[in-house]
Amino acid sequence: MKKNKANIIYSDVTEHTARYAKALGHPVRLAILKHLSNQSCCFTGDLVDIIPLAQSTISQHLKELKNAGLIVGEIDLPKIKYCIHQENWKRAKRLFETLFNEDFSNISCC
Amino acid sequence: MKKNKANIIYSDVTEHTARYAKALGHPVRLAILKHLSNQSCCFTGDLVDIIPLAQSTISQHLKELKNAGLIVGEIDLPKIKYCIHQENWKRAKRLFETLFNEDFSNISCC
DNA sequence: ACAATAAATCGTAATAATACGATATAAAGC
DNA sequence: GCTTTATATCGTATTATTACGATTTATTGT
Repeated sequence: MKKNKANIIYSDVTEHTARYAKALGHPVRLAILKHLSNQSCCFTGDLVDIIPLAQSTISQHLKELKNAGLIVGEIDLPKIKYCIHQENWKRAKRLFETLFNEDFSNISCC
Repeated sequence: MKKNKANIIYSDVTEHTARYAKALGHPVRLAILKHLSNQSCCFTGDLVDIIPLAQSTISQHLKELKNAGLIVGEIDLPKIKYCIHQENWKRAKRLFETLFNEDFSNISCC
C-alpha cells in the first residue's frame, strides 16, 4: 500500500486540538477573540471599526472561528451578535492543558 | 490611507501566541510532538517509521516546528536528534494559559 | 414600496501550506 | 576513496488561506 495521507487516522483529541490551534493561529483571529472577551459579545461592525481590514475579510475570519466552533453568531437583526462558544472554549482550554501537561520539564537529553 | 494589512501591528504576545498556535494547528505536528514527549527525544527516522508520510514531508513538518521554536535539533551524526524546546514550550504553555484565562464563563449574553 | 444598514457571499488574485519523488549533503564505516 | 545511512533541500503539483472590491441578502425605518 502506498504511503500517503489517506491512511492516517488521528484521534478525536488530536483532530480537535489541531482544529482549535489552527483557528487560533492567526493574529487577527486572536484580536477578534480578545475583543469578544472584552465586550462579552459584539457585532461584526464593531470589529470592522477597530481592525484595519475590509469588512469581507473580517467576515471571513469570523466564519473560520465559527467553523472551528470557537464562536457563535446570534441573530439580532439587522446585526449579528458574536460570542465565544462557551462549551467549546472550555473544551479547547482543556485540550491545550492536556497537550501542555504532557510534562517535558523532566527530560534530560538536551 | 488605504485600509490594509500593512498597517496592523500586533503585540508581541499576540504574535507569539499565533505563531505557536499555527505550528500546533496540524495533526501530524501534534503527533510528532507527542512522540517526542514519549521518547524524550527522537530522530527523524523514528518518525518516518511511525507516521505514514514521506520522509521529506516529515522533515518539512519538523522544520516548521523548529521555525516556530517548539523543537530543537541536536546533531548526533549521522542522525539528528529532535527535542522539545523546553523554554519556548513553557512560554507557549503560559501564552495559552493567558489566552484561556481571559475568563469567558461569566458572560451572560448568549 | 423605497432607502438605509449590517453582514454574508461571490469572484478573484496573491501567497502559503502540504505532499511527493528526486537529489544533495555530510559523516561513518569499510 | 567508495558505500551506506540519515536527513535536508529542491522542484513541483495541488489545495488552502488571506485579502480585496463588488454584489447579494435580509431587515428596519421612512
